[in-house]
Amino acid sequence: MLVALSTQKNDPSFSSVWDELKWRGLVHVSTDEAELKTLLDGAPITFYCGFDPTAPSLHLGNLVQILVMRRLQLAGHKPLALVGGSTGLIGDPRPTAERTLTARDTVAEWVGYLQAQVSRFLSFEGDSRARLVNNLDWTAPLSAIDFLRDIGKYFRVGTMLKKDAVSARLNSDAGISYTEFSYQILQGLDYLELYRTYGCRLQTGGSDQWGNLTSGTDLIRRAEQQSVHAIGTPLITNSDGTKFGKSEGNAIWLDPALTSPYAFYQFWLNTDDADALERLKIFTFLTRDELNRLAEAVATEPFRREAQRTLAYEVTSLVHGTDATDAAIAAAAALFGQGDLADLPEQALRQALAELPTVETTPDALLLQLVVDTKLVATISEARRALAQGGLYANNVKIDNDQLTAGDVALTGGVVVLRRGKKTLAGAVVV
RNA sequence: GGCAAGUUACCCUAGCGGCCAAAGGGAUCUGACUGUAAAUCAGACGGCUGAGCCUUCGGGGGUUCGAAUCCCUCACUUGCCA
Repeated sequence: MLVALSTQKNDPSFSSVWDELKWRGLVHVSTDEAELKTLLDGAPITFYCGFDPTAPSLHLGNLVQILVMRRLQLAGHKPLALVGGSTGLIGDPRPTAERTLTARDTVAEWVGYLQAQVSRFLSFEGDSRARLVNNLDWTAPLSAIDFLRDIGKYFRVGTMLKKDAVSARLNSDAGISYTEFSYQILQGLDYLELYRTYGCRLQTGGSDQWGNLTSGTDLIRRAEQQSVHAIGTPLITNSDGTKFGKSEGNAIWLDPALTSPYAFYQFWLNTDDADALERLKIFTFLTRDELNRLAEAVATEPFRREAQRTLAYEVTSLVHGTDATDAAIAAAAALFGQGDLADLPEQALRQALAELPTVETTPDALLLQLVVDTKLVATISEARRALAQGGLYANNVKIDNDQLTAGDVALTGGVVVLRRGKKTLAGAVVV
């Protein structure tokens, strides 16, 4: 079961959605705060947030934006979810290096995937129903001449050069192409278009997009003599300085085919104590009171990891539904449990295995090769190193011999649970 | 168009003819301690076999017994001058 949208609500102890967004730490920069608060506390407005199709799935960074949209929608405002069919063809400037252009038909395909994903988190019914929009609809018909005459005239190159995203690149030895330099104009154009068509008055996005957000507000001020708004959410970081939203160097995707619900749940469960409360504020709909109680729990009984468990349960349920979440929890309980794996009923073992990346194998297959086949490690050399360092386990028993085979250790049903380190698991089944 | 500097393994950065699979830092991985946490300490960190090979230092070509290191050329980046 997916979590019903109807069960979500903002914390009623806040009289203003603006105050709640501030409290949850979701506002890093914005246009005039007093005006914004007045706007959001008044009659419903139309607002938008864009997602560029740079991958076949959204990830956790996008989920932050989606939840901001949902909170605003719950406060009565009308979301426009823009998937960037045109901006995805250009690519916004990353601080480090030029992007490689993605093929047109690939972008078109990804647009479809992202639209489907975003749609699951917003309501498309009622007075504040969401709409999907695609900027390719208004940029594709635009000729280069029209673009330069009608839009380009509003943009000063000096201003464009001062945007952080651009200046960072100009100051690096990577430089920047005219293509990516132009990105901010396209995004500004989107805002203007949505202002004209839907009366859109607010754009939300990551604070790293601030230059692009203000590109739109500035354009509307010049072209329409109207003042509209923007909110930039903070970049989410881990307290130890590493990047948030990565596991073993890979992004955490919302698509269960790319990041399994089990892996997704584990990601949240492994949140640092120091970060748990902030994550709960941003990624769940729990109220201030509930969070205060969890903060107390972290302080007094950290070993119970109640905040992490709650966080993992809430976010996994939100993204993958409660059934998938329960299955992920059950699998973890079996695999991380105190008892001997051999004592587990075969049924429980099979279900747990279903949550892990699994390969089929033969009785004489070397365990050393199996950890490579299951992608637990990348190469045979790495497997040998891991074994030498005592970092490989089969069915929770340390592998101390590089000649052991699947047949030597298989449990009932031919199951072998492989583990690298403390918590990276995979399965193999002897057939 | 001219001149100059630069392109090293995931990232940053040393190396400036053999002792270089390549120093150092970061990231990452493993072990110990723990709570499937953090911090700390220790180890690993191109590939394949196992201690001997193979493929790397922007691309290509050349000099040399021998090149990441020298020369030529191409590509890209940055800065200065037209």
